[in-house]
Amino acid sequence: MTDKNTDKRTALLSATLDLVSNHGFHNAPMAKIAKLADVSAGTIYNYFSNKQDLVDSLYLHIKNEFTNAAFQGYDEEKPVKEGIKLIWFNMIEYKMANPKQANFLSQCEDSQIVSASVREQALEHLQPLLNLWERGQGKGVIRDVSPYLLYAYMVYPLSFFVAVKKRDEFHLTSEMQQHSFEMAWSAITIK
Amino acid sequence: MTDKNTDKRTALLSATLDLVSNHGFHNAPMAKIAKLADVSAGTIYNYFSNKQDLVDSLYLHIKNEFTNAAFQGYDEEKPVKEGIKLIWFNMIEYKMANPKQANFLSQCEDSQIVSASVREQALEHLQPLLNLWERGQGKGVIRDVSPYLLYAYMVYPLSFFVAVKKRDEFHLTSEMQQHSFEMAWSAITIK
Amino acid sequence: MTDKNTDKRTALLSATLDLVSNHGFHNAPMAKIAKLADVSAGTIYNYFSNKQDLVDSLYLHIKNEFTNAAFQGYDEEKPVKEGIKLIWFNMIEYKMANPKQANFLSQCEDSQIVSASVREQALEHLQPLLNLWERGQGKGVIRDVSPYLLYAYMVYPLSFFVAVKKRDEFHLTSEMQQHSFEMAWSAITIK
Amino acid sequence: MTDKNTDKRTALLSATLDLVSNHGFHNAPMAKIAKLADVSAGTIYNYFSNKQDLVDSLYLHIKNEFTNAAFQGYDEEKPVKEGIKLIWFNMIEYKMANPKQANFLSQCEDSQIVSASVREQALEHLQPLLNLWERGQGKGVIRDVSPYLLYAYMVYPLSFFVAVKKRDEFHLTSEMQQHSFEMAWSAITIK
DNA sequence: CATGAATGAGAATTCATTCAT
DNA sequence: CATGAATGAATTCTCATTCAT
Repeated sequence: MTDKNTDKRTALLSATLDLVSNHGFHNAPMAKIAKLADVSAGTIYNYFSNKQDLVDSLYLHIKNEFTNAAFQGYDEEKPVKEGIKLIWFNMIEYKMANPKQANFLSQCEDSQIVSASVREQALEHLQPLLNLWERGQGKGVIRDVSPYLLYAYMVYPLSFFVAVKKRDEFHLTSEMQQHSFEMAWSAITIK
Repeated sequence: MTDKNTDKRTALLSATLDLVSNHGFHNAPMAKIAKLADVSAGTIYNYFSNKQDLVDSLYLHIKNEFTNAAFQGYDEEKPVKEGIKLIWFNMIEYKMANPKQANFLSQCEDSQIVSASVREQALEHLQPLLNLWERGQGKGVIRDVSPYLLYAYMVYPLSFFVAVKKRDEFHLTSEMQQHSFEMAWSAITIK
Repeated sequence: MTDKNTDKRTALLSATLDLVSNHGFHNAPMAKIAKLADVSAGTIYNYFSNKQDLVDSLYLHIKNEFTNAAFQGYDEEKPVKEGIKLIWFNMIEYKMANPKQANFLSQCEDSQIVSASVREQALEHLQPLLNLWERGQGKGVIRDVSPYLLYAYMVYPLSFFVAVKKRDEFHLTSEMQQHSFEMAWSAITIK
Repeated sequence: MTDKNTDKRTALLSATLDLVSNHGFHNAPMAKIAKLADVSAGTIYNYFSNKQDLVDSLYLHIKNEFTNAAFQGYDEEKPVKEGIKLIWFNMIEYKMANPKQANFLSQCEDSQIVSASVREQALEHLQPLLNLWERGQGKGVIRDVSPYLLYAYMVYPLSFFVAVKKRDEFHLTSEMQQHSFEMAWSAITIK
């Protein structure tokens, strides 16, 4: 029974992800979500209190998944560069392997579709990276600038790759990933 | 008479910009746009054929404004670094001075609210920067990578500053702008 | 449950019929239809995909009802004159007993309010009459002319009676019906 | 100057006719009419007090044109059959030569697009035919039935030919016209 | 008279949400 | 819990008509 519940919840989140990332937040009406999840429209409200809650929940879910992936295999003992490299490649790998999720996250960053409060919550997940940067700054490796700047040059560009990839303009080969990491690393480190 | 026409058109574009950048594409119904522009709802359709056309027009208008600002004072004789620096600071200056416009552009990049065809049109405006990169690559200054990568590390991060600034989390001081440019420059150049 | 569904659908068709036949196709907005059917405006779209579909469905429904009435008691063994007489009186009886339906059909014949494809569909129902005419022609009773001509003089005039009756200018008594049939019969037969 | 006035009025009537007969009464907005007449939207209201007046005027104009054509060459001295034949062929000729007008009239007969009062006015034009029928009845040639019946079998069927012709289903050849007249004549006369 | 931008009521349609079954 | 018909407010867009120029 619990499984079934979980199944429906998951199916709804998944359907929402599909629709929003493929057709935009508008063009993702509850009726379509329900149909795609193979569930009745009314059932949604047994799992989510309203559409905002559904979207917020999806955002949190994916953000969590993403951060878990990002820190996969990472521990705080690792040398700074190795840690950064691991995290960076984890991130790009997740985004390439999960384009819908990546696209959804991008859409959420710049728009108002996710509640402000929820977006703030999600920031906390990033703490290990903040710590790592701080450690790197202590060691004189990472530039002594606001984490916002570090984020802007290490993490944020990844969204761009997803956006253009989605429009089939561009595909990031693994060689390009290497270059891209070098560029990120050059940006955030002291030469 | 021409003035009046231009006025209303401009007022409508401006109202759309206000609403979309402050409250998102949804929550920007035509009725609100009309009211904010101090115009009757039906009047919108004297200037734009439908909502998509209104949004597309706004996008093109702003993109054009942005690119004009970006290339202000630039000529192709300039040394590579000087040119890049000029363009980069032009861009950040425009975005800081015009947060609504900047925010609107960000929203458009990752979502489906602007027509694909219009977004493609807008790309052409970037040509001078592409040429400059190529020149820099020819001189062995700029990394020999896809312009997508160069864009991702030189231009794209600017959007992030706007996004967080909007949420009052962060303000990019002029010192930070200096650092930020150095980071961008490090990313795209051969050390 | 099925009853309720059918009820609402029927109520909507009936309301549409009322409004269109009494006030014309324009002056039959969806809101009025809904109100007359004692149903919410949005409910219409649970039963019909749009206004065109609603009108088309109504047309098919009535045309079907009309043709059923027309061929009531008819079988292909009947002598030609008897068959024609039966059908003709069935038709006039239906139209007199159902002036709204008759009027609606008239409105549809000459205007663009019903989809071309649907109007074509409806033609098939007339097949038995075409067969009967052919049989009559084979026997040298019915004029050897295009069925369009036969239709024009046997069936089409009935619409006129409905049109004028509706404006209270004229009522077709049963004696007149007799005369009218004789006129139709004279028109389509070889003297 | 008077010519110009007349020109614009005529152009507007003509544009209305075009649009209504080709695309139906709905799909004939004032703006389109104005554009097709090469006139400003506001100008319409210098010639007609509103849309209803425009349509009514068009109806009267065409009905008048039609009746003039119908009685072309007719005088009350003519023998009954000759008179009827002349009028009948005048009518069919007009309708075949002026399909838009014919179609417009058909649309008006069965719908509510023309004011009731105006439709009544138009009936008066038919007086000479009523007189002719009466004369024929006096002579024992024409059936002694209501003029409504005579109209239904002599005049009304012509509308049908126009309706089907418009849909390209059928074309009335001159041989068919002969047959059709014979059918009409058989219908309305005493054998 | 002519223009055509402006109006705003009203049209068709959508959609998040509710609730009886 | 699940259903899905029903709701009605909200949305986009149309259109007859007006009026300042």
